[in-house]
Amino acid sequence: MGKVRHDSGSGDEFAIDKAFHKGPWTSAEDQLLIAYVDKHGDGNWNAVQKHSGLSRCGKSCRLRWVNHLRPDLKKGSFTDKEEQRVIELHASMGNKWARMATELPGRTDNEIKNFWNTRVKRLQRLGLPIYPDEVREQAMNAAAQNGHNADSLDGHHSQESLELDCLEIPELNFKHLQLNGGSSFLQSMLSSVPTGNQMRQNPGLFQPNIYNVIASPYHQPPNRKRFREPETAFPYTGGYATDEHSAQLWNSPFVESTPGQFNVAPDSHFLGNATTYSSPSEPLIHGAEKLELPSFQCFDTQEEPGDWEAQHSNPMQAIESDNTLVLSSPLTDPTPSECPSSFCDGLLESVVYGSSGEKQTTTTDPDSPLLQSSLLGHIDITPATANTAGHNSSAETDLVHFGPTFSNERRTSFEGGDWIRQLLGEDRDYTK
DNA sequence: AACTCTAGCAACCGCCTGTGT
DNA sequence: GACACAGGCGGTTGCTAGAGT
Repeated sequence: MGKVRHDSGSGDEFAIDKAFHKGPWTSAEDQLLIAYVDKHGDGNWNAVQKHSGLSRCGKSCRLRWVNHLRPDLKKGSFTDKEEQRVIELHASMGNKWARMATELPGRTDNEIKNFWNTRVKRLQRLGLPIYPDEVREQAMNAAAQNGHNADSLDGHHSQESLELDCLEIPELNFKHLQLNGGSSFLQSMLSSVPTGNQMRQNPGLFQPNIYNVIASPYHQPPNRKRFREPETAFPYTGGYATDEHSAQLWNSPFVESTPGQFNVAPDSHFLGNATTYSSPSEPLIHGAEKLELPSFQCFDTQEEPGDWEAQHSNPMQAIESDNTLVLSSPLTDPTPSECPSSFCDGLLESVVYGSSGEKQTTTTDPDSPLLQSSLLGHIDITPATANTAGHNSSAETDLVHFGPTFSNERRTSFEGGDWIRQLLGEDRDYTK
């Protein structure tokens, strides 16, 4: 408070003749704004200053109203259901906070964004696992049955035809894809993730040492160009590689170093879920009570922190990192009955389904990190960073990367279409 | 008790799109 | 079509409270 800047109040240009307050809002300012909106309605935010006497720029007023003063806002922590919904939505649409907010009544984009970022940070630190071994095994089996050769996904093909300038993004046509229960996939995914209590009670179950692929909203390439809604750019290639085709990626020799040793570094990126999700057999805790994660910062991961790199040396590592998928460890041992979803069955298609216009529980589009990772199979494996458990602060990010690397610039023609078709094992036209 | 670290949150910034002229 | 403006969006920053040492 008390900060003052010069702001024209229109757009993002700043003028020198008008000074607006910045910083936290006072209750008096809130009352002025509320009174203004009561009288004039929301919108025309730049007129607020004129009519209300507020020394705030229009954008600031709008933000304050939208994020805090709107009467329909929910206050308090996210409920379990909301958290789950956020994860679902993020899996399907990426960092489209505003869109996600439309799916979560009473929650603002800013709130969701903060929630997500905080959660991801926390999970990164914890290195929590997501997918059970069964999933990986099934994926590998499926890959073997399909006879797909990892060569098609490794260096030559993908690197040459897809990386290209590594600066552009394919436009894909998913109209033929069918969804196979993306939401239920997430449900099962979540069900496989331990609750905080589970982890407390059975830390050994959750040692981060497997092959689960986790989305990361971070590690976006620098200088990434932001695109708006119609863009089907790949904001990042994080996501869940979940179906049998994308799972082939997991089977890549580049990914699989020493089985069981793909430990997740404490700072690795993933969409972990040591949060509040319970298995379907466990009742969710509803209400605003927020289950806090236990502090696992001293978690015994059966691995000396400083040994991460040594244990994960991989000739294919240290290639590139603009997005991150993390291989992590088994959690629980879900039986098929506990995993009724399409978790291992046509998941990619289920992810993509939404783009066909038949909206499911989860809005899905080609932006989906889920889809992106499925298609691109871009896996980074990151060691701990400096501030975590004594890891070498100078350690570069190690990663395993297969498949194409894209930046955020849109590519008008995608030479990787064949690659994707091969990946999907079909002759569908995913390019445009 | 003092200090440090971290999570959570509010707010800002810059870029973008849509609309009107 | 060019321009200006209003508003929206996503990323980032900075502050604060609480936990940990």
